[in-house]
Amino acid sequence: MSTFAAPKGIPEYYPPESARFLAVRETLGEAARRAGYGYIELPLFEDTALFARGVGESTDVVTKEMYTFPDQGGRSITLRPEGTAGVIRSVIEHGLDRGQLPLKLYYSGAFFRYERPQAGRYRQLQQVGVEAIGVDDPALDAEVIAIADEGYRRLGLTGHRIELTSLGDDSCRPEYRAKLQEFLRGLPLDEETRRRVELNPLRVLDDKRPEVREMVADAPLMADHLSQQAAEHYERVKTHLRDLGVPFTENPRLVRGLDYYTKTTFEFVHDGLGAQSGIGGGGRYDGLMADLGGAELSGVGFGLGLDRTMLACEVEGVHPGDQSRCDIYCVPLGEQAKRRLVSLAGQLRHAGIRVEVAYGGKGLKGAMKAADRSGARYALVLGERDLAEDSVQLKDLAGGQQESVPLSAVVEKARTVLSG
RNA sequence: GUGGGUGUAGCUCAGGCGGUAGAGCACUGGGUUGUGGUCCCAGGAGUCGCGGGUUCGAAUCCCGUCACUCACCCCA
Repeated sequence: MSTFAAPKGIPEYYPPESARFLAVRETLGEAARRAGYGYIELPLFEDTALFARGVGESTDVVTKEMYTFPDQGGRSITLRPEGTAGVIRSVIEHGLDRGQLPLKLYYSGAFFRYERPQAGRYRQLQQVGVEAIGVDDPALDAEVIAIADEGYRRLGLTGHRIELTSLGDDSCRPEYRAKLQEFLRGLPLDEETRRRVELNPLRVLDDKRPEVREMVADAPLMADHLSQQAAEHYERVKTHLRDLGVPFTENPRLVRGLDYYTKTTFEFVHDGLGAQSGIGGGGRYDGLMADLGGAELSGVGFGLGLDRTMLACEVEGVHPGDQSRCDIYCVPLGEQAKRRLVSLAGQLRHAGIRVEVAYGGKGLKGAMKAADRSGARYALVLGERDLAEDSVQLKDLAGGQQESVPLSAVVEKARTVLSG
């Protein structure tokens, strides 16, 4: 056992898996860029109050899952548990919403939640997220959802599905909430759940326990209590999704754990990951900008969990980003040859070719074995005999045939042979 | 915070009715003094998570502890 271990609940990606991680991040980011979203790089920690107000005082995230500590100056700092609050803070602080709207941004990076780790749930998690701010158009909700779907498809995933609902808005949610609470208070629930009835009654609908599910089976649903305006918004989101060819299922019991969501909310679900089946989620948050001291601007966005997406790729057997790491593997025999090959490797790399060299005085057999494992298509073998005639052996590792190439012509030859 | 499971070689795991440690993969070398992938041979590598107890003797039995892991809860 080693002396040090990584902090609890933090996934680490090393080769070859890390190449997949990069591909997942890049593919999802590319889907956002393709729709006009620009990258925003933000702090990993913020003023604690930003999350308390932005995410919601009553949420589990704020009440028990934040990494909060005082810095040397006595300020209360919190490692970001989610992305939207920070984006909105930056937008307000720098007046990014003064230009043309919607403002479209995407981010990528680590988030932190102090939770008990389990499969797919980590204390440090990686997300790619987008935010579209300033335009309350159902077509924009649909675009955001379609971006995620496009990203997953590009990765090669087919087993994900989209769950959709509307949480209503200020004009109908308070009334519905009261009605739901009234219903729930009449049920014989345990103490913990009763507390939740008062804090966030919506979440009780999402309880996984069979006995609770049964009790709330005929609870009133938000979907049946939407205001005219919210219902119309929701209908149009669905229409646009159909037009986009993005399949979805409606789940009127879908609940998000963060307080800021209004109207459209959605979750990307993948079965087969264990208990943590949500690989991404998001929705509209029309009141958040104003709550954080900005203009009265609407917003819609999502966060996609990269770690869980990695798990989804694993169970589906798709391996984005997998490729050989090397085109040509150089095998020197002796010091003279090594000197020549090291320099040649530099020239080849300069020409954009991926090249490795057998270092450490490996024997020929060992070096050839390393060439094989590197995935290179060709090996360059250089020994005394070749040096004497200013040439090098170029071996096709798949077919096994080998030819002698003048050293001065190797770069050009390599280019030709690799492009073929 | 509450439960269950598991800790033996770098990785995946056998062994477990007590007698000082094994396999496969990986790695290194050799069979082939200038040629890899298959095959054969050899080698390095482990305080059996840690501490205590029982015993002539503990990886094995008992107690404690730590870690990892899955699930509840919650969420990406």
